[in-house]
Amino acid sequence: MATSCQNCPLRKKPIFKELSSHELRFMSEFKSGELTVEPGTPILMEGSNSPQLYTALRGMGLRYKLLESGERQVVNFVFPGDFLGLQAAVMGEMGHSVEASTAMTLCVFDRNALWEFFRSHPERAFDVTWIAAEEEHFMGEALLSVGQRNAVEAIAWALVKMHQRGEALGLTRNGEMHLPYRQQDLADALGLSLVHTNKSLAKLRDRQLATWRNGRLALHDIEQLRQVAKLDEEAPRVRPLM
Amino acid sequence: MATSCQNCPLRKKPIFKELSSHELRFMSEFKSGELTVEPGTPILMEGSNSPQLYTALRGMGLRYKLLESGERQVVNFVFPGDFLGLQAAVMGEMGHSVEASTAMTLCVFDRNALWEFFRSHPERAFDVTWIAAEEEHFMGEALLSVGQRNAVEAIAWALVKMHQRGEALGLTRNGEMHLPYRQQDLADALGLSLVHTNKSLAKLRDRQLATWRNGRLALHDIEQLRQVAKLDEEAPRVRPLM
DNA sequence: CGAGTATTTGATGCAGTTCAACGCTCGTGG
DNA sequence: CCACGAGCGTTGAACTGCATCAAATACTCG
Repeated sequence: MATSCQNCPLRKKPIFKELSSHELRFMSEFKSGELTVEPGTPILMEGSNSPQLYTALRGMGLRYKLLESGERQVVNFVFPGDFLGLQAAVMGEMGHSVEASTAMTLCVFDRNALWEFFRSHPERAFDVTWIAAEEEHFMGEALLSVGQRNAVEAIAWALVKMHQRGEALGLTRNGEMHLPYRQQDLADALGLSLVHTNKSLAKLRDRQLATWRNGRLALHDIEQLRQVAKLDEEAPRVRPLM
Repeated sequence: MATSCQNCPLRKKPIFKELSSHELRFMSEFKSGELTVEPGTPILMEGSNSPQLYTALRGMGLRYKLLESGERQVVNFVFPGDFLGLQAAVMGEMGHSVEASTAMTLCVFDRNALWEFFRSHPERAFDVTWIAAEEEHFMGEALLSVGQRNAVEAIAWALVKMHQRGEALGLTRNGEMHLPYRQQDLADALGLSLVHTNKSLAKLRDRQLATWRNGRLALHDIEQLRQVAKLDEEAPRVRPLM
């Protein structure tokens, strides 16, 4: 049974900006349903022009690009609250594909909701822009990691980042969280080989900094991990939820 | 003498979307002046919250991020028509720095122009979002290059991309264009060492594919370069000019 | 239990880094 | 007018982080 935006379980999390009841009603109007998908299901395809926009309500996924020769670059991990399909809605074409890693529930909007935002709800339109800018910001960080950090540093960076995101969503319990990806996914995100990723993870384990096993990530010393990753503390930004 | 938006030399180039005369007047209203800077001048700083937005009118520059340890990741190259400062205006903080590589002329807007767009000019607000989405799209491509292509492939990719951009702006003459960057800039964009970048450029020269010398780039066989870069042809998108 | 998928470990090789030196060009000052 | 130094490009040689190859060990699920 589809939840209304009123009862959206994500809405209440402090990481998300509050919506006025007017905005809430407006969003409900454009919500055209919910979609539940199996692990491994493709949700959006690079180059396609989906008529739908999604907000991830539950579950996790991947954004990635493929080279004709088969190499895969994971460009981001999808967490609850993420907005999917923006590029297609704005530019007419997705720059990457999206697929589910776990079972996911997606909130579905029709694309012309976007036009409606710009025409009659400038605050919501601004939020969309905020999301695009944030995504760009993140990609810059990722580029910095892949280009300038070595394997251990990059992995430390990625683990801290994902843990941070989990924390902001209340997905952690005593520094531990569910992380339903394969090592291959992380390798493809950081431009590393699977083998080297595995060995570098082992180093972090040996140094008692982080353990990621059986789909659970535990960070034992975030401060030191941050140092290894050359990452400085930053408060998570309050973000809009679409 | 500052040119008015009416006479903006960029406006007429076919790569840029046409503006209605009403939009044109509106933009002029918000243009607060022009800024001319020397090569090497910092324009925006990562982490800062500039009250100004810029459109590059003339000259070229770099967007980059620094690691505390000194490594630099160039996240994009700035060409005429690029919009600078969007992240600060939307999120309150730049994700990267911007600096001039050549002498540049920038068109200056006050930041609250942006708010005005969203409040009263939804088409312009949409254009801003388009730009953010395009920037995100490009960063995904760059991430793919740095993560999955080897040195020669990545360099071929970058050269073709930059040539494409030059072409769209009418900066090329028989396949040649001015490319005022140092090899170090390209190296930092692709996560490569200077030495290896130099040697890989030499390979492309030896294979008669591309020559980049004395600030001039010449592509001798774009089709083959594209193949080397695993890059498929795509028509340049018509983009908004702010 | 067996097949398929993911993780782990070891061994070998190479793409790319690092170190070092040299050349070219241009601007500056004596 | 030449000497000098700074910045950038080029080249060679040695080293290493990471890729690749190969195979064994877990884990999952019908």
